[in-house]
Amino acid sequence: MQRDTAQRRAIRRVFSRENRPLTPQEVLAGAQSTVPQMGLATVYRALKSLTEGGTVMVVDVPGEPQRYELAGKDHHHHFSCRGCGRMFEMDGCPGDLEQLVPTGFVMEDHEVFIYGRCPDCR
Amino acid sequence: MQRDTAQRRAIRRVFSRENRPLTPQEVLAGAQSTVPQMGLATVYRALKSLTEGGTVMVVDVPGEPQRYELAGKDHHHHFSCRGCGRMFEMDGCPGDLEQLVPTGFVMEDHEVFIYGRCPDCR
DNA sequence: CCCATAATGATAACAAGATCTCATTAATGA
DNA sequence: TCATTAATGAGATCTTGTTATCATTATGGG
Repeated sequence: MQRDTAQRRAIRRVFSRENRPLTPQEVLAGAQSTVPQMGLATVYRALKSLTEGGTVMVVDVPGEPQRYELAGKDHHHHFSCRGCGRMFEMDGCPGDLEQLVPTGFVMEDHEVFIYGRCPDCR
Repeated sequence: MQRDTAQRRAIRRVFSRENRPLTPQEVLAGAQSTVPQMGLATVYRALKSLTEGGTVMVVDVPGEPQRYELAGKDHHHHFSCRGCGRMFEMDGCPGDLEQLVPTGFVMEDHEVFIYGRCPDCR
């Protein structure tokens, strides 16, 4: 059976506290404020089981390692801050993307990334 | 000085023939139809000098290696085919992305990726 | 046509991110 | 409380993409 360890509690806590897509390194750094000696392998193991269990989802980002965010949210997109490198969630959707799709192509999905400065880095 | 070799001619030719963002592997495969014994290192060297010379640009894609496309085009976005894995260019822009940006954030740039099926893979 | 040297091809070396190994620790059912 | 065994931490290992090495080839100015 799955055991409830201090490490996994700390990792789950980081996700609900931050509520944005996190890299494994960010998860580690956040969780180490509770369990200072935590190792990166523990983070990867937890991310794997959280992903398989449907608690978190993978977010693929252009030119960066994968991030992970809490699953079950409404459709949304992401904002990447060029100051601190953090990624944030943005509610909503531009809609009307069908106009971009050339004749003969079929759209199944889309992603939007906005780059700029977060409030802390302006 | 820079020499004009059969390999570099073939690589430049692949870009104008395909007119879409290519991975180094795709560039190699395309160029090998002209210069069959071409090596991957030659492709990377050519991509580096073409990028530095402003002829091609890097395209960062979510969850994939970098691609390269001809520079100097109008603002556009990309379509990724789930059938063949090729990436295509789409003219235009959804506009009105400012509405997505939460208060306090400053937008500097954006990227849109559409996923689906290309005409060949429908 | 020559020759200096830029470019090439094959492969080794690197880099970064992710996974595996294994001895040790600790959560949980009995 | 105890014993089983899942989970952990540290670091080795693997993977994928990219760059470096080096002997050989071949471009292009003189």
